[in-house]
Amino acid sequence: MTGNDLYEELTRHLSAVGSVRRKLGRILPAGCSDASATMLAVLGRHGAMRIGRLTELLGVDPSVTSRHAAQLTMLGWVDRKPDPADRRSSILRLTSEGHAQLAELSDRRSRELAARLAGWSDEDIRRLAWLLSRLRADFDAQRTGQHTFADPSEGARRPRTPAA
Amino acid sequence: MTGNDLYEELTRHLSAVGSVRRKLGRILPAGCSDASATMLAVLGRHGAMRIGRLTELLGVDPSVTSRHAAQLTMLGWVDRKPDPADRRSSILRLTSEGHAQLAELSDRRSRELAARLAGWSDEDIRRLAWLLSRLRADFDAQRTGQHTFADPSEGARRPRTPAA
DNA sequence: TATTGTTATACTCTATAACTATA
DNA sequence: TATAGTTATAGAGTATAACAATA
Repeated sequence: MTGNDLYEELTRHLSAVGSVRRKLGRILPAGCSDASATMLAVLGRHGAMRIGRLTELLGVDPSVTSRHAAQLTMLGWVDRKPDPADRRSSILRLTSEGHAQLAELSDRRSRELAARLAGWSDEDIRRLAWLLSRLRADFDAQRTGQHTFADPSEGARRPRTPAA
Repeated sequence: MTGNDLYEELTRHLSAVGSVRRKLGRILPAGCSDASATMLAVLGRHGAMRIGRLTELLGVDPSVTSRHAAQLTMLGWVDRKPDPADRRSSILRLTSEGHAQLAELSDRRSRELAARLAGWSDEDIRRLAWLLSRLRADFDAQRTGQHTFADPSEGARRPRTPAA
């Protein structure tokens, strides 16, 4: 059962991330929930998109995305226009107010993180971000079955920059 | 504003950890909540302790620890005996049923993680666990004020093995 | 018939505030 | 008076299921 302790330790530290996230959440501007902040960040990073794409990127149920998107729209931070390619859907895009809110968020977070991570090198931060993105990518990948070994026809399929 | 993008990326990936944790939570045995699993793991790793210590380790409000500890006690997985040093408090300890439950949890998680992290080296896993523990430690540290620079009297106070 | 998204509902986790018992 | 822990309550975030509109 080699690696059991390794997994146990990783799981414990992953659980503890919640504490960090809650502390980061306390610096949010009034009226901006944690979920709103996350959604603004994704739209800011990846640009306009449909609910379905946002759902994938957030890793939640579509019903959750739908509710939060409605919230952001009501706040005037996100604009929806019909998707010409599929009338069941619409395109979400940050408004100028949304961009402003995101900028305010980023400023606050930068100040907080600069203080908290004073002892971290840029390389440390990049490494952590990279490992987390890889973790997320490996959990998003469909389990292809119960076989233990990878398909031999796929030599180096490990993504080098997952979800950049 | 150097490092802003670095921070933005880190924050986004930290948010995405929730998705990973929820997927790991789906393999829990019936009757064992995610919070229960976390508490069992901490008690298994650090041994018997009081509510206060558990509260620190979990990084939540004492009221939360109290409620979940009551739950685990009711399930028979944790035993409470009076703290001889302070009658306001009591000592929490895993019962044999608690140990068994924790073992079952660890087995399930090991299988899941072994499948998900097939492409990871032990070193990758250790590095991620280490960076997360350091992140947590730096967020737990009391902000000593608004000064930007560390107290010169403290040479190398960066913990080398935070919350091991 | 399948897919995209929405709504109603319920559940988990957490924080705040008020409280009890002991230090 | 201060501290350890408990309980009541409220709020945020998410999932499930049923549904509407369109592909």
